Amino acid sequence: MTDPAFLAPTDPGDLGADAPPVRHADPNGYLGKLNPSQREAVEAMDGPLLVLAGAGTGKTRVLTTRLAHLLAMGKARPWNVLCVTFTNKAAREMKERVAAIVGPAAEQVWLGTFHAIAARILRRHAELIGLKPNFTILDTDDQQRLLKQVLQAEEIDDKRWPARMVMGVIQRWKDRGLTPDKITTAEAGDLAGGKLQSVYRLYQERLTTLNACDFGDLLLHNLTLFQTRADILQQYQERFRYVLVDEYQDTNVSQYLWLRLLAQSHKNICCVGDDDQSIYGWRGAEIGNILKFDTDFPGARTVRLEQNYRSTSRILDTAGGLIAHNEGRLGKTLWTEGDAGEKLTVRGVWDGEEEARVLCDQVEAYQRRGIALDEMAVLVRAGFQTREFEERLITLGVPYRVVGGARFYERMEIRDAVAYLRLINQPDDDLAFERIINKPARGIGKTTLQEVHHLARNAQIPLSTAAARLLETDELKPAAKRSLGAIMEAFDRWRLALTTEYHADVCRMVLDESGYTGMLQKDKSPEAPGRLENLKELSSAIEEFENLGGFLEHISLVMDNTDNAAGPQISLMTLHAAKGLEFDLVFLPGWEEGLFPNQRALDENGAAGLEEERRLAYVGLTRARKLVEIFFAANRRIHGLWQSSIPSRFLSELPSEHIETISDSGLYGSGVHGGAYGRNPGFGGGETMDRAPKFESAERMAGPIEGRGPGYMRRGGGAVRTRAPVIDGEGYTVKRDAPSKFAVGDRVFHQKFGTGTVTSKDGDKLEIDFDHAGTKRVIEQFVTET
DNA sequence: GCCGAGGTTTTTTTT
DNA sequence: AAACCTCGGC
Repeated sequence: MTDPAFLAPTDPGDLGADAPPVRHADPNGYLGKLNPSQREAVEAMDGPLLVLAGAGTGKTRVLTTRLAHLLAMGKARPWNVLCVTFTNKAAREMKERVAAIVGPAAEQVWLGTFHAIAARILRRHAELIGLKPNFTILDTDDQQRLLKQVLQAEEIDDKRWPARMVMGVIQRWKDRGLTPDKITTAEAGDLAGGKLQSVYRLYQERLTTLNACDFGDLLLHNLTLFQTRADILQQYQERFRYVLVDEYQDTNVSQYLWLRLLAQSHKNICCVGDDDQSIYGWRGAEIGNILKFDTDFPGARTVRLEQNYRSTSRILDTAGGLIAHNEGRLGKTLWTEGDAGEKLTVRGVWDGEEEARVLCDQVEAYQRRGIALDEMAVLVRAGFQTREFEERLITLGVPYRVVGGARFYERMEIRDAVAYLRLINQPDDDLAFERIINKPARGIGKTTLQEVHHLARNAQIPLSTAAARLLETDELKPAAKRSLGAIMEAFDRWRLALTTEYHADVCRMVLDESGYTGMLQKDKSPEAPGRLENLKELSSAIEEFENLGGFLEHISLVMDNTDNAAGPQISLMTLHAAKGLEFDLVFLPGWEEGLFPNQRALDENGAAGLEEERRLAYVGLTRARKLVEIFFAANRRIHGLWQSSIPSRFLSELPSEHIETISDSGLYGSGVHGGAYGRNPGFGGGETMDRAPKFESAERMAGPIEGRGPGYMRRGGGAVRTRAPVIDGEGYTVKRDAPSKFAVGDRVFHQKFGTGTVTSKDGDKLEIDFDHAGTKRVIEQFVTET
């Protein structure tokens, strides 16, 4: 898992100059299993190639076969191929499938997620961008905590600029390959009074101090590395004779730049993707990358995969009819040799509750017709929508699982345990230090921590170092000193143990000796046993890794959801989470204006936002093999408020010949298919609204798009802006200390001990005879002249 | 250090 | 409506 290509004895580790043996065979007959376009995509080995692979057209097969083919034809040695994906799942799947064709050689291909590969490269050259090779990769939570500190220090109003939001801004900058120095005034402009540029810079400085980076940095630092060290870039350019990219439509600018640099020498880059399935624009994906592939890579060839092996022709035609409403697409028409299949259904219901009831009735009905629960999925626009279905499914006793949601490594106890390990691995990791230094409670309170922080900040040293230095003085109260000393000693002991003992045992030792396990054992809350279970799972997960560093890398980059399904279950998930999956039967509830297309997407991104929503609908439809059931409700309670809703405009964009409109109650949707949905505010305007009060109806009808709830109203323009003190570039990192301000015999003042006289001195540690507190050893940052 | 009141927020999510 | 966060009081 950790860098097989670099460790492999067969890897020359050089420019990859040894000529691979040339072969011309098709030993496993894998080419014969391809259709003509697929085969074309596999056999066009040299030069830039864009494979436009529609949903269900055998994209992964092409990618893996192509990779295998390159090796089999002797075009490249395994370590000369770079193959990047977005998710670990995709990487794993590809690895398996390539291994099935070419055997163990697959292990030596540089195959992984963008982030994992970038991290691998970065670790080898970390010093060049100011990091140590054991740098920590921070998770979202730590990123935000760190940023919060910077924002606080910069005295930025956190009501107006919450860390979440600023993090988003910085991430988007990183997605675009922009380092702090590249943020123009125009760019940072009005954001928090133009202060975000310096916030960004300070955040980056803090990361470097912590010997850490965030996800975006992995790519960004790679870019900096390549741009400043042509020799290193060249090494990798020579190495990667062939570059393969999965889900190209999801790449952001910085990933694009990274790919372009790496592929520049050999120009053998093959990108596979589908512009119609680009649904991650909101997190920086740049659909333009795929749209302008042939200008970015001159001489590029494009192969379209349009034969679909998944869905009925009705489903394909419906999806195709919908997506045709988008402009600015490369254009593709999916077809199948298979049957037309059944019509898709669109069903209007009274409200969310009825939607859940009817949908789940359908689940049971289809179950009786012989469709397994495993083959059904409910795909929603937003996570909260699953709740009503969950409740109903529980009532009916239908087993279900919600895909997505909290990941294993995001759980509190896992993060705590990992923080211990991180601190052992990397003592400079202040965020880990803060997280666990007093967890479980061991008498290191706010005051003690403040002292540690104070010293760390003034002397610009990590918290661990600051703590160690404080312990050499009498600065702390005896009790605090004892506690802090004990845990610091424990860390030294654990670090030492790691050099001699088995790392998994050390992990158990740490959890045990730190009192963390004990804390959970004493905890009698209902979650505690589960948490202990998780910790056990963690300790055994470590066993699969060579060393602690490898494990930590896995945790931060690779760790997936562990779903241990027991028996067949229906899947509930968001449309985003459904990309890449397929089911016989797909339910698509909540097709209403405001919900889907999502109002916020429209507000924030206008026409582009609408197109992305439409692609999301397209993704949803194309998940289905045989059957699709779409729902919309006339009334829905959102955030506690009843709203009467209008059917999604997407409904009117579905070709009516493939749609059967069903209205159980007879009140809704009577024969209004094909254009009427999007324009019929009369929907749900029924008179007898005993269940759903109609207070918002008028407003909604007047302006379904503009008519937003009060929550969306802009706060008064006359912003209450707390006066932001002008802070110059240095920010909160107080200037480095003057060499030494004090000499023996000086009179000094100390916050806690009062006035006294310096009696001796060792570096910045003073021994002071206090007038009332006796003799103490104190660090000079804590005293002032009198 | 913990609990409760009160206020706020509420798309999508990988790494 | 509900979950989440923060702050203040014990």
